Amino acid sequence: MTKPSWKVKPVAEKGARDLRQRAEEYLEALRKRGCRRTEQRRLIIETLLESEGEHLNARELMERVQSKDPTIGFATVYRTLIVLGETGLVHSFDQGEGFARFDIPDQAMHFHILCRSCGKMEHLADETAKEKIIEGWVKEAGYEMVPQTFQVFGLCSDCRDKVETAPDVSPEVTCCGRRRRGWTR
Amino acid sequence: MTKPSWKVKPVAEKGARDLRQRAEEYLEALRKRGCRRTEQRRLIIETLLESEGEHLNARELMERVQSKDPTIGFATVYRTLIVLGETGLVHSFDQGEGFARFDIPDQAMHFHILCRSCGKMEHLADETAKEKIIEGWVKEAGYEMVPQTFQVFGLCSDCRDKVETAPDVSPEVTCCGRRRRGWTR
DNA sequence: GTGCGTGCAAATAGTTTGCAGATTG
DNA sequence: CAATCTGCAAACTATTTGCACGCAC
Repeated sequence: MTKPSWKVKPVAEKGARDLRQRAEEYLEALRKRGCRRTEQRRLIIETLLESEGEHLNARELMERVQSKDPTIGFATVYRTLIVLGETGLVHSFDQGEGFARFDIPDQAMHFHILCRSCGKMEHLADETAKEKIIEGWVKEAGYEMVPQTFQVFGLCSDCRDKVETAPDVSPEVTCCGRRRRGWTR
Repeated sequence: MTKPSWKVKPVAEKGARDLRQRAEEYLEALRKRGCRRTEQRRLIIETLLESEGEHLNARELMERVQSKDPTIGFATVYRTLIVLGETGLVHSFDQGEGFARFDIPDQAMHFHILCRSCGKMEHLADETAKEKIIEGWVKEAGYEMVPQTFQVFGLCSDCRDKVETAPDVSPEVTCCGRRRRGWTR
């Protein structure tokens, strides 16, 4: 909500070294799981870190990675996402689009609310407080919390109004101009 | 948790009329959205009602539907699920399997906790109380609550132990014998 | 009768996999 | 040197769509 526009790319020059540094930490975590340290993985991790909060999908991620090294292919990106996911370094989720988006959580988990009608997505307020509550539920069930992005569906105010006045909107019509696949997962 | 075994099919004879009755209500809701009342849709809705709580996927649903009318095809099942979803009568979600499962929520919202390592799924306790909390968050964000299944990921006690003793489990090995796609959504 | 709904089969799209060669430890 | 990774292309699978016909309204 405080984000001025989507697709901001805050590649602060001063952050470039940090980036390399942080990528190293991720590579180190992978190495502990028996993975090798490759240039491709480093590039993919750096790109994920650069685009933190943008929730890229596999194709978008690959395009950015390819802008740095055009030889990197789909398979490598997917395979890297899989090991990162298994190590808990990347979380993936489906915003009801029918494909996965990826998040490299810095420290806090994210809380998304999505409009079931138009697909618009926002973050809930006080994500940390809410995370604590959810963590309680997880422990209560005897599970250990893992990094993730929570998603809740609702009807945004725009769509609610439209439903009230016209309950039989054509399935193609969305209130916010975004497309939607057959159903919202 | 009180469910004795999965794949129970409580088609109580006394419930048969209820079923027809309830299916009618769903058809009526669809009609209000401008959809026509067809025999196929009635069959699909009845089958969904019968399998409440089983979280069938599209193929499983289709197989049950086809056991009543073998001429019904995939496309019809999918298309019916889409209109039901748009009308809020069916909720779909991905348990990290890479495909959708469907739920016809009676009244209460469901809360699933899934083990990120083995894919095991359980319901959280006190779903009604938790629903209230989530509903508060949804309203706080200016959205209207819609029926849904809320999913949280964690590590079950079995998998946690295994991770502690062997952090580098082969990706193929799972603690509960269930397969898992590349990553957990 | 008009137009939505259906069944079929073919098309899409996201993701996974087999393989031969390159790279890492 | 052996094992893991990579890039490519082909395979897979879930889901969607075009089309001709049938049925609901």
